Amino acid sequence: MVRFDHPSRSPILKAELEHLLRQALASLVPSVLPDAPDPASIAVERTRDPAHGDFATNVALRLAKTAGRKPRELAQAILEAIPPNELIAGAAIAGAGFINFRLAKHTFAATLQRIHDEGERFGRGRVGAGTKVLLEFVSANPTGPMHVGHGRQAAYGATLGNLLVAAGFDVQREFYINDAGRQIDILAVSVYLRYLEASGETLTFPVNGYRAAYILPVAAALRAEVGDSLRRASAEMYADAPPDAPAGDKDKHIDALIGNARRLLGAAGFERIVTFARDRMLAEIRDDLDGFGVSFDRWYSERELETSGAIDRALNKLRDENRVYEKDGAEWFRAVEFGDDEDRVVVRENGLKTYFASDIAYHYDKRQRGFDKLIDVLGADHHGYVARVRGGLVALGEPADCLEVCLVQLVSLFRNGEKLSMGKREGNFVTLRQLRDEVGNDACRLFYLMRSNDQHLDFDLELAKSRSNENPVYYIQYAHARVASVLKQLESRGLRFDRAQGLAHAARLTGVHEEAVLTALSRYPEVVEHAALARAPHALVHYLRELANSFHTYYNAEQFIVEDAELRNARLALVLGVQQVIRNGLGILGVAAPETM
RNA sequence: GCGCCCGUAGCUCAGUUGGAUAGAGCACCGGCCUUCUAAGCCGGUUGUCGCAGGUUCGACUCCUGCCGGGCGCGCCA
Repeated sequence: MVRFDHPSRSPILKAELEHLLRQALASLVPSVLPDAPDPASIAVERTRDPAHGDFATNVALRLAKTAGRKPRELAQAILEAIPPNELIAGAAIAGAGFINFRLAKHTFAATLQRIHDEGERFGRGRVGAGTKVLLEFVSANPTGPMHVGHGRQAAYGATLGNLLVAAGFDVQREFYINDAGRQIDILAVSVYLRYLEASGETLTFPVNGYRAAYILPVAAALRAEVGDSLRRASAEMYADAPPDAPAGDKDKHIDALIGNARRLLGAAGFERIVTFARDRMLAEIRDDLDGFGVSFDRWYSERELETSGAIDRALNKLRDENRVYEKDGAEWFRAVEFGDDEDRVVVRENGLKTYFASDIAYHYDKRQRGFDKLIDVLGADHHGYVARVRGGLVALGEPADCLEVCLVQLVSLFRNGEKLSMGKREGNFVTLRQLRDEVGNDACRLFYLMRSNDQHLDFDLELAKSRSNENPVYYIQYAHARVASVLKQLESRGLRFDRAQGLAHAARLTGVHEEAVLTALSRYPEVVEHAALARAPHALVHYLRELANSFHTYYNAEQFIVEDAELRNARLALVLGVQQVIRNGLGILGVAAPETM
């Protein structure tokens, strides 16, 4: 039996075959091939049709022209040049010039052995090579609860993080707290006005304030903490404030209110409300994420970025290198020179820095902290922002490709075939919390992850919470639970699983269903690697469904608990392998793997 | 107007640097429980891959132009 525990051996069969193929091609230079082919062009792929074997490659087709030979002829030469190995049991030239490979049976047994040896570590790879990745996701504004769109970003980001770790990257997950700038002041003044109302003042709430109900408990909590000590007459709050929209300018109105609050309470007093409100909102966000199984290594405050001087350092560097200029009293970054559509303001006419200045500084800071790769998960509505941040990084001397942005498309909720309208302004949007309460964490995460992130998501509430066979969530979980059930049955018959015997007789697993299951299991490390590199968690969901499918088919076709102990233990080793891989995969997705359904 | 995403079976969607006969779930029809959980399995039906050109041995995939849907284009964040 071949054991894949030698350091040079990859757990990924695909990589093993590609290694052999590269050796073969290298040996054909220069007799057949003029020069060494681009390694990236040398690949084997799983066949779609089992009749074509386990893996296939199209290198002969790709290289035929440079070799000046017919594809099938070149394929023959490549075939003959493949070094002796214990992996390939058969190879054939097919079609226009494909080379099909059939794996030796013992590779299946070796895969099974690995699963049992490695357990929850099975599937981990090394392509990441310890590359330091800073994965930023969600970063929801602390001005309100998270909505279903944030939920998708949370599920996507958390799973992508798990995939990257599994693929050998060194990942830090970070949540950027947008707690500076005008919006946080609007939050504070909104809370303060509700506080005044709760204290007995009567006032007209500004149209531009946060009017939604979630502000009320924050105001009540503030009052519980400070009593009437912050109460001021509403007439003073509204003194000299221009009329509110539609008659006046809603921006000027609320800015005047913020100014008045600051004057009446003192800068420190207003700061206290800002901090109080922010912390309350953040606590709720953190609580939501915890409940959803999403955690971060660090919560990075925009305010800290300012107070630490990081923003000024970045701006000064841009100034030193003549990347900014003055116009109309503001300071502009030459974004056009770095691929953006237009130049962008970094310091406003009023002397305040824009959020964009913070973002440049923040991303620059990530690089300064030693991260090779910066991955941002953003809502698709932020796509316009990518070019300018990348431009900022390049202007600061960082490579353009150090920043990678994964855009997550919008989510639409459907109930009884009707789309739910969600207006964020009216505060009637559906929160992540409400969604989780209604459909449960598992369905929530799986539904979020089933579709490609760049596909708009239609989330069917009725389907997600139906406890029926229409619901795809249960299909995978059911396979896991069924294995547990088999073991219980085994026990109740007074038998016990003999792992060593099962693995020793894995060669007896030669039925079509058994080979289908083994093939599916052996694909797992490849799927994890692909999903991580393609930033495509949905690929793992689809794989788990296929694995579950091969298991359910096997389950219906064969009895596992049979008289023949060797065969019984081999089959049990196989289905336990399925259970382990499903558990590992669901773990990456953040979905529970129940023992019973 | 400009930029990004999407357009594949009745519906919701996969389709791995371009590859072999374009797949899955749901829905629909017909079978399978005295045997480890029927939330399962087996079989059947379903396509101008939005349209038109181009590149190539080969295009759902790449390029160009249209059509349709979504999102974004502030000294807001």
